[in-house]
Amino acid sequence: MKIATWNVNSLNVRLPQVSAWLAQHQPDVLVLQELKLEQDKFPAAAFRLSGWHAEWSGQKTYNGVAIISRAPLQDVHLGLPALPDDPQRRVIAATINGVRVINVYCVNGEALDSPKFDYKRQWFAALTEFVQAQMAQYPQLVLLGDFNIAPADADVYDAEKWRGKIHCSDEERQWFTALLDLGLTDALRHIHPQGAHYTWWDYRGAMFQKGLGLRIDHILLSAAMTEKLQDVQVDTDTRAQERPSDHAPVCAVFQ
Amino acid sequence: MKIATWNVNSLNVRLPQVSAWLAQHQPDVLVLQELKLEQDKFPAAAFRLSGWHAEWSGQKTYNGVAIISRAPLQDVHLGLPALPDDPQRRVIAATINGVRVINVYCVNGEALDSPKFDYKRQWFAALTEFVQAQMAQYPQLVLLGDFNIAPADADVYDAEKWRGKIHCSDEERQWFTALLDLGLTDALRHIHPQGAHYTWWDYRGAMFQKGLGLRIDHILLSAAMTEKLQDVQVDTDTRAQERPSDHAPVCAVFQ
DNA sequence: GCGAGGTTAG
DNA sequence: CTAACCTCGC
Repeated sequence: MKIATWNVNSLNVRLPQVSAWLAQHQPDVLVLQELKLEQDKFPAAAFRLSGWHAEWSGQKTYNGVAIISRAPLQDVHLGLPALPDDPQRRVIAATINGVRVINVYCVNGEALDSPKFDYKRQWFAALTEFVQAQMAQYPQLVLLGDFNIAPADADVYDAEKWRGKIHCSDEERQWFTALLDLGLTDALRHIHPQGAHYTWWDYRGAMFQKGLGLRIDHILLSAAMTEKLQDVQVDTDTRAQERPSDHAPVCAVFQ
Repeated sequence: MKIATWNVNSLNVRLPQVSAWLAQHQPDVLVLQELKLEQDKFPAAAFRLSGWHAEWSGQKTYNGVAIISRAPLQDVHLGLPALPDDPQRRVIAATINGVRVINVYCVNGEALDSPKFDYKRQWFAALTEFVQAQMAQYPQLVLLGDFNIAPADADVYDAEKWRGKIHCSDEERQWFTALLDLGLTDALRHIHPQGAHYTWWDYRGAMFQKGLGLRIDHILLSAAMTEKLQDVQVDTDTRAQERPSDHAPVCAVFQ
């Protein structure tokens, strides 16, 4: 079994690359963030014609998440129960072949002194509450997506420069730890305890070409899934293509 | 001798097509309108490297005119003497192998009741004055470019619909006639007294595919040049290409 | 930088 | 419809 996450930064722009990626890598599940398109603008036919099932939660301009799957999706759930009135489309969950897949596009937060950071705090509390409940219900669980948190200094190209900054603050790292404390395992660090495995590189300043990124896209696994984990890789080839997303896909392989 | 005019609607976007057109058609002179780039953003090196001389008058976003020539350009002149403070870059003249070439991007005018139409009136008066003076000085003279006037009903795909409208009003046609009255000849009509020879097709509504255009780009000749005129053609192939300008090149051939 | 949206201009 | 600006978000 193969499951991947990719912040595509506009599915309108990236659909050709997503289609090519699916054809080449043949995952069982691919989850997408930042669709940036309305619910009824999702290219459902393009996926269906290639034999993929899809569920999505669309929003104009911002956010938007989708799960693409070779097998049908069951018990689809949108949003966070603790934030019932949140208009931002950031969470979609579904069960695929008995595995609970929770796809998240976590709040960016802009800066620690921004009102958006308060929203990020509330949002992560609501996410943790939701994931805790889901874990009680689904032993086989994968929580993955763009977390907008670099969990450790090893996940940052210049830890000194980023210390205390958005994505890297102690408070955000505590939110990430709180998720792990539910009984989740950071799949990439489980396979690769050391080394830089960045998943996002700022478009500005040719950061990708310079190798300067952050690891903010993650795949977190329940114990039952961690037992079966065989490999995790960041697909930097895709980030190197023409007109790329600023994020690379991250792909986990299971027995 | 071959001389052509082309409103490129952004030289930034159209440079590959302009380079290809020069290589394929090998004119002696090509004049361009609507460069839409600043003076120091003109791709001078691209032309120089292919053996072309160029002079230009650039402006950010709007207007902008250039003369590209196989032979050197002499006595370059910018603007209209009667409008010394006009910031709009619409006129460039130069002498090439003894022929005075005056390239104009005439005012559009928007609508007869627009303040821009008053500017168009003043501008054509200033142009006529300038051309009259130039004709006294240069027997071999070519005045060409985007005139934003369809001189006759035969130059309009639906004369009834356009009657009295911008490009087609009696007053604008009188301005065009006033230029001819200086002793100039409409080269295309000299060679093709009848028939539709449109040079512009609105991007909207697939007007090119429907064959619905206007003839608003012209090549006007002094008597000495008219004597030598052999052919005039509108290059509709270029308008049919991918990502075209809304105007087609017009090309005159001389003995 | 690269998306998105909107406005102005043709 | 195309292309130029601007603002916004990341």
